[in-house]
Amino acid sequence: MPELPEVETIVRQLQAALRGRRVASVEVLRADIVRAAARPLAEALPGRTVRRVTRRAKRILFDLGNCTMVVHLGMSGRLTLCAATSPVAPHTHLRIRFRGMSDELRFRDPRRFGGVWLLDEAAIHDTGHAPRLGPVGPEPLELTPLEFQALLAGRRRQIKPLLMDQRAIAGLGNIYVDESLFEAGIHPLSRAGDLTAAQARRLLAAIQRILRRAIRSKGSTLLDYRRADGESGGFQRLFRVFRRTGQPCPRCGTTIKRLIIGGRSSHVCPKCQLRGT
DNA sequence: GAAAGACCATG
DNA sequence: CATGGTCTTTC
Repeated sequence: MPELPEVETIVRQLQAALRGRRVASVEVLRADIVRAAARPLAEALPGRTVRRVTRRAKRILFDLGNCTMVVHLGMSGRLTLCAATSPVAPHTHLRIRFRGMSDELRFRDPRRFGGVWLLDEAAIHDTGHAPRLGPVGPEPLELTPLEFQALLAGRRRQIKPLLMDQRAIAGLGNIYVDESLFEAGIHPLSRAGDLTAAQARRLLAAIQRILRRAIRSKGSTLLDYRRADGESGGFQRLFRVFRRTGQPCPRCGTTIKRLIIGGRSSHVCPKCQLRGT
């Protein structure tokens, strides 16, 4: 369940460690985690230099000059740097070694909802062609209140599924949507277009505040997520509603309820998050 | 256009 | 049986 803050944490660590590094060798242990590639990874990567590591939505982008390697962690994916000599855990699908570096980059994903793509210049600008790498909406940390209001206006959709729709807005998942809606005092089933301008402003402010806070805590570790250095995140200690069903609301003491929305569990304070019309 | 269900794979 | 994202099906 890595969402924007988890991916951002990994990206910052990898950027610091790998920028300017030249790929020495690549070992693909499971070929089908590479979802789309002009040429096999093991052929294309050696000799290329990592110009920078960036994030777009929940995707990790390695700029390699003439091509870009994209990694999506899915729900159980891990991208870590560890000693090349350390034991290789089960479900490790990819190992990349760099020149002059004893650590190697490993991609591990037991459930294999994630994947790796290698895009050439043309494909980078047209990710619609790569399966499962379609277009995504704007970055929530870059949105202005007016843009956010425009995004909600006229939508009859429920606010929670809309916020989780990567085409509408990028990078949010179950954890941070539940936390943001609580913070803004908005019920997840409210219709997006019914939110007042004040509510929309409050919601965007909550989203941005929570994302920044979570990035500062280096993400949330429930089960699978690990930082690039292998450590756990810390934001799970700051959850106010997520996975706190039956516990008292930190604001009013009312028991937090769990409901299923769009097949996903949602956590709500029935008193603080009143449902709009 | 929106919502619900299937699907993927694993522990 | 949950999980996130995508694809398909049904209003």
